[in-house]
Amino acid sequence: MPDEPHFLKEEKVQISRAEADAEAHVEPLQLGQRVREIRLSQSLTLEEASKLTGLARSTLSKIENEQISPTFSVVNKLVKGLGIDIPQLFSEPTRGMGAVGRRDITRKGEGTPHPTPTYEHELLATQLTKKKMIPYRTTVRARSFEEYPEWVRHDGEEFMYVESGSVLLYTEFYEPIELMSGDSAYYDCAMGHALVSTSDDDAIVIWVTA
Amino acid sequence: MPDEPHFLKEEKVQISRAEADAEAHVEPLQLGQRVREIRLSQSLTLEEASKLTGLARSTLSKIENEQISPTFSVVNKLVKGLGIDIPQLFSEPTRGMGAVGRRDITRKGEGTPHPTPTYEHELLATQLTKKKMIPYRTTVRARSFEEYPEWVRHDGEEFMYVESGSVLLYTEFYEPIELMSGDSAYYDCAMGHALVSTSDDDAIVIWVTA
DNA sequence: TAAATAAGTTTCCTATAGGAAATTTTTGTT
DNA sequence: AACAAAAATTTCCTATAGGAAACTTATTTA
Repeated sequence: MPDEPHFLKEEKVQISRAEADAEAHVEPLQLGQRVREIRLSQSLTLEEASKLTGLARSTLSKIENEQISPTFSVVNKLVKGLGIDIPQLFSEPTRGMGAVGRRDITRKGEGTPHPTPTYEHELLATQLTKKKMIPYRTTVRARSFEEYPEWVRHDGEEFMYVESGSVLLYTEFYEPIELMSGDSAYYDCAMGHALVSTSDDDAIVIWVTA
Repeated sequence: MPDEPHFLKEEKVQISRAEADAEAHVEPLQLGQRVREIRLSQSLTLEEASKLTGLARSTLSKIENEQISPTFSVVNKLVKGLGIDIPQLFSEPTRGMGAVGRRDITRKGEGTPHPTPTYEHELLATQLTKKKMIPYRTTVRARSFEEYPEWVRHDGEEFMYVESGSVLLYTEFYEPIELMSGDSAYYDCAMGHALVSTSDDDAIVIWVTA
């Protein structure tokens, strides 16, 4: 099954790269500023923060005033003592990736076709890049598990709703299960998975990967 | 519309808390181990990494062998030089939240009912907590936008597929649009959104929130 | 307003980080 | 197996981090 992971993996890779870029724009040089903001947002004096973190007041003062670059073990004491996590020590990344106000409409039959030997995918909402979910409507052509050269596995989770027909869902660590129209399944994609039509007409399913 | 954000927000809060917990369980004491893994995964010698990061070979060796706790400015040089981002410096969190091998089947009509004045939600895959997506099958009872006291807004994105009937999709920053059976929409939930049935029979949609 | 207290900063000293060079270990070649 | 080269580690020295105490500034109290 080199077909399915291929098209899904490509889009997932794009998403991952975009996120990495956003992270890379984070400004680490303002660590001290952030520490002070966080401390004040919790209405803590240096003495109180000192008690919480196990770090000397003078150390905290020097960090906040950018007089020293703390060692990593000190940063961890800060994090644990202030009850935050490490990303919070950085300025909020610009929300470039978390666009607000996007919408994409896909009319019936007008998604992007993506045929493979076993499925006939119709990708939906393809105008939006960097989505949290990848939805598609699939006609299941496969009639036997033997049509799959190997298990498909990839990161993420999948929700699948049987719109019409019936299918046999194979997942790596469970017995195969037959799903009828209106049934649905949610599973972890790290385990191998495959779908086979069992109805006279090829089954049609709505699939969403995240 | 206090109904819809209510049930969605609760579950989203759970997810967010779970993720924060996973982050807190990250093991910072293995920084050196991670640095070595990353370096080797890029097939770099200490010398090459030294050139990329601007840090001495001996410094890198001492970090990797957990002999020193590097200052934060050194960590930043590491990150920039190796082209990674800071979270990657930590061991992958225990995959407790991203369990591998989960599957949940929901039979037709056997999801968890959640009726509201405007929708009749049937939550799917409810046996799985801490999911990336929240799927549900909804009968749209509302017949007019006026039935909604106010816009529904919440974090995340939604994919919606019209299974039967037709609906009018209202989103805050676009003209309302009518969707027929087989049409689908993907939109950002931070903008207000609402759905109204326009067909004789109440429309049925498959909704997924992430 | 003066005095006391709280909060933050700086100084001094010790411990340790970081770099260059030396040494050791590992790998590759003959 | 011997040797050379590459790679990693350790040593030595300087710079700087981190803590305790002293000092300064800001706030509160009478």
